[in-house]
Amino acid sequence: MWLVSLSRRAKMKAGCSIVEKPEGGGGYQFPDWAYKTESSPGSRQIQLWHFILELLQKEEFRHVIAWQQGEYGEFVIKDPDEVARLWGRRKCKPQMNYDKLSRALRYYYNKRILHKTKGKRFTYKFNFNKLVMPNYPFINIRSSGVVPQSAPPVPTASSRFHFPPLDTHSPTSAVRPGRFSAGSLAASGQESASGADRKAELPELEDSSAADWRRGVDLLSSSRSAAGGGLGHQKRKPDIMLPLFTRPGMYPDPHSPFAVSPLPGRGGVLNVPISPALSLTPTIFSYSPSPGLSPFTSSSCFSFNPEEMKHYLHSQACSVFNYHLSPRTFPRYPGLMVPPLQCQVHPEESAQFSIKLQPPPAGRKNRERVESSEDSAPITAPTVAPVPPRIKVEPASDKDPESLRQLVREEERSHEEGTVPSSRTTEEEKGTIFARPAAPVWPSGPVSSPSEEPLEVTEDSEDRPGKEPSAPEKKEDALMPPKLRLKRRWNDDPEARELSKNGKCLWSGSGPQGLATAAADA
DNA sequence: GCCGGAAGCA
DNA sequence: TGCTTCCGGC
Repeated sequence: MWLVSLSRRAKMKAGCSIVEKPEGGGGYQFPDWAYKTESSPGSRQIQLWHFILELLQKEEFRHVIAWQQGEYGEFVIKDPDEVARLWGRRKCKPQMNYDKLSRALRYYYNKRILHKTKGKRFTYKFNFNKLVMPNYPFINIRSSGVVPQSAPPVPTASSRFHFPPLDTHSPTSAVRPGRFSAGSLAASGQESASGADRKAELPELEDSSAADWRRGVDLLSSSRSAAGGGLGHQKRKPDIMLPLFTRPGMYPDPHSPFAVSPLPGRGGVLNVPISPALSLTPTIFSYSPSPGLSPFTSSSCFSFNPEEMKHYLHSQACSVFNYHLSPRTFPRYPGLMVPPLQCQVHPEESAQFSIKLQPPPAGRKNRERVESSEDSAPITAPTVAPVPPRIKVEPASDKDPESLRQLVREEERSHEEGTVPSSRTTEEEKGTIFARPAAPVWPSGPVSSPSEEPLEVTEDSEDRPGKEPSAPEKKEDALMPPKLRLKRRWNDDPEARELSKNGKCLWSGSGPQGLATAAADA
């Protein structure tokens, strides 16, 4: 089978690998790319995060490293020395120790592959956004249900994966560089934690996935009448679809971010249980961000309709909300509204999978400022809809005038719909800006007021959106033509001016429902 | 324990 | 590029 042969290759490449990948059952908690050194273009050796996943995936190392209960993607290194030793053996570095290993792990902070769980010793957390999205842009999901807010936009148990052509003889070609490869994870890793990082943290999502989505949607809008067939301009067509992880119960660890769904999958072509949260509540959307591989351009697995897209967008919103991802991870599509879906988690689910919102990894300097407020107000996400998470706002690059237009467009849209206009926050520190978007609106069920919930304090209390904004002004704002509003803001808001001057992003959210709004003006 | 700069290596 | 090694600082 494909994954077996790949893992063999991976092992061969790993050189002095001592950690064998279980080849028959034994708790596959991760898709195979996680174990492939090939998925790290530019790096012929296994990467540490691969290795960590590898250990996490194995029962026999559970006493050494294991998923943290109740926290998706969070893991605890129970025996740091042992982990270091294993890593050292894998890398043929007998001098390896936890200090060095942890240094390597810390390099992942900037790359946003990992972040540290503060206050917990030896505890780290994978960044789904970085790990999953770039590795699954080729995913096409089709199932039914609701996207839980606690899940990143990853496939569910009832997902169908559509793979690009694989040259089984060429490991490198099996993985498309910069797409679902670790390289895309690391693509942003060159930048420092400060301004440059902001620039880089999104490209693989915004430029690759989301942009592809946009293109796909555009494509779709123009060719939908063609019934999804025969789009001539695809870059690449998914010639084959490979079944992966088709065995039920392959992801037995409920704390693995890729744990198996307790729900029966639909048994599509490819059942890929990845996110426990998602899989608990199957999704309805088709998901295939890559135009070359996507249903938009492929007749073989075309499956898309605006409704599904809405669901997808909403799920994105939920992910952004819960994973404090950059709002720009949320794709924007002209003319597509994200309806107030049930971004809601089953009570049990929310209890079981409470996601603690954490700020994106901040540089030391940032943290110094951040921590004091943050630590004092921990928060659990799924049940606290009204509390908007801190969202890192990307700097509006000069090369992206579209951002501003988008802002205007979305303001217009929200204006038209009478929703609270999106705005932005002005957390500014060496290029790091965090904005707090309005929380997604849960249409059903009572929503506790933000004041009832422990508010996660942001870096700057003064720009807490939704926190007692000047009501009259807001109303006035809403009635004002968006462009005028923009202008007014420009004139009135020195902070915003400053932001713009520094090239910071004024992100305006994406949907009228919640996630959309980055922050309300003070 | 954790952080991140710096230099070096493959 | 992705660490590894070292280290000063918190």
